[in-house]
Amino acid sequence: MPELPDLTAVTKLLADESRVALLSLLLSGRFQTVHELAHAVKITDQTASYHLKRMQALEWVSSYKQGRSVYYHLASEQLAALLENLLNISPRKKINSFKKNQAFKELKAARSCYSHLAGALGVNFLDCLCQKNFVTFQHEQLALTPAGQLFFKDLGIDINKLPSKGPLLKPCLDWTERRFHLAGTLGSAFFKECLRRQWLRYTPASRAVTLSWDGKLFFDSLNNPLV
Amino acid sequence: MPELPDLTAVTKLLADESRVALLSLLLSGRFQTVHELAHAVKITDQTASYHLKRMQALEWVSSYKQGRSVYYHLASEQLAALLENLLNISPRKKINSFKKNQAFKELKAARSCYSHLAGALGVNFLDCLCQKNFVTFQHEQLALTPAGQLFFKDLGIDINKLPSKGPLLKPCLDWTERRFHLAGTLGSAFFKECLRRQWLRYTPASRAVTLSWDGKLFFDSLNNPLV
DNA sequence: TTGTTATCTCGATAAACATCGAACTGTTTT
DNA sequence: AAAACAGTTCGATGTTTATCGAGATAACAA
Repeated sequence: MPELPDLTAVTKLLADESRVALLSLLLSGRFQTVHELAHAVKITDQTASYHLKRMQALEWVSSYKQGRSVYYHLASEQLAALLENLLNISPRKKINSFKKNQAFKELKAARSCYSHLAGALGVNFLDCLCQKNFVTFQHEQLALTPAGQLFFKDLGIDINKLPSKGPLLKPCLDWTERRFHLAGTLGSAFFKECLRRQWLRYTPASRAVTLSWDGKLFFDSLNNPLV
Repeated sequence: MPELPDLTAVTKLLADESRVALLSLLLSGRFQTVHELAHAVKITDQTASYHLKRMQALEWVSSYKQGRSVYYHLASEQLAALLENLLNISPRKKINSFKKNQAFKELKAARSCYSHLAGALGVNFLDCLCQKNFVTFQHEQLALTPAGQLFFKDLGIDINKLPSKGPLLKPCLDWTERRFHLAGTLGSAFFKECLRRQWLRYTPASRAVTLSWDGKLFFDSLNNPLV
C-alpha cells in the first residue's frame, strides 16, 4: 500500500509559540545548547528539551552531546525554506514591547536566513548585483553574468567548485523588506565568506547579524556608483 | 511601531485534520457549499461552518451566498503554494483503508493543484514539453522556446495575452511523483483550456480529475515520438 | 569528596479548542 | 401554509497538550 503525507504532523509541531521561537533561533544556523535556547525563549529547560526532542523525531533538528551539554542545530534546509514561506503569508500583529521593537530593528537590518543573508543588507546586496550587471533578474529568475562570475571569483568564490545540489542562484522573498534577496548555493557561499572574513558577526540569542568595520567598507563600496 | 508576522496564527489553523481536509477539497479550485464540504469531510454542518469562517478571517477562502446555500472557494494562491510545499516535507503514514487507497490512486493519476495540472499526467506533460524542446529546464528554471510558443498558440493560448502577474512558467514539485509539473500563468492557462475543451473533468468531492476520450487522444499524441 | 550545572523523566495541572446537540433564521419546495 | 432544507449561534463536553515542579542522572569544578 502507498503512503499518504501526514500534513498535520508538521503543522501541529509548528502551531506552538515556543517551538516556533526555538526554530527561529536555530534559523541562525548555529549550534546552541538546550539551556541557552530555553533561556532565550523564556521556558524551563525541561520544556525546551521536550520540544527539541519532538522536532528531532521529524528530523527538523539534530543534536550532539559534548560533556554535559547537548547542542542542537537546524537539520532541514526544506524546513528553513518553509518557515520563510510561512513568514510571508502570516498576518501581522502589533509589537507590544520596547525590547521586541529593538530586536525587530536588528533583524530587519541584517540577519541570517539559515544559510544565506537576509534583511535590508541582503536585499540591498542583490540590488547592487543587478545594478552592476553581475546578475540579471527577469521573470523572477536570476542568472549570473560573466562579469558577476569574475566578481565572486575575486571574493574567493569559484562557482565551479560549489556543490552542484540545487540552483546556483535563487530569489528568496524577504519578510521584512517584502523584496528578494539572494539564496541558492552562491548565496550560501557568499554568506559563509562574509562570516569567514568577519564582515558579519552573529549576535547572541538571535538570528540577527551585525556589520563590522571591514564589512561596512565592503558593502559601502558596492553602493558606490563610481566603482 | 512596526508589525511582526504572527506565524502561529497560520500554523494553528493548519494544525487540524478537518480544516486540512476542507482545504484539500477546495484545492480543486471549485466552489462548494458548506453542506457538501461537511459531508465529504465527515463532520457536521456546524463544525464545517465554524472552520470555514475562521479560515475566511485570514482570507484563505471566500464565500458568496446564493439562495439558501453558501459557496466557498479558495482565495489565496499563496496558501495553495504553501499547502503543496507542506505536502512535500510531511512524513508519510500508512493508508489504512481500501477506500482511501482508491482515492489516492485517483489523486496520483491526475489532479488539480489549485489552478494547474498535477499528478502523473501533469509530470508527464512537462516531460513531453521538455523532450519536444517546447520548454527548456536547466538549474530548476523553466523557459519557453519559440517552438513551444507556437505549440501553445495552436492550443489557443497566446502568451502575450496572459496576465503579467507572476512568472509565465514555474516548476512545482509534485508530492505524489516527487518530480516537477508545470505551474505559472501558462500552467494555469493550459489547465483551464483542458477543462474548457472537456479533456479533463472534475470528480465529485475530490481534487482528482479524470481524462475524457478526447483528452486521452491529446495526451497520447504528445507521448507519440513520431508527432 | 561535596557542591554546582545541564539535561532528562515522570506525574500533575490548567488552558485551549474541536465537536456536536439543540434551537433559531432564512429560503425553497409542495 | 406547511414542510423540508441550508446555514448559523450558543452552550456543554471531552480530548489534547504545553507547562512546570520534583526528583534522577550525569558531568564538571572546587
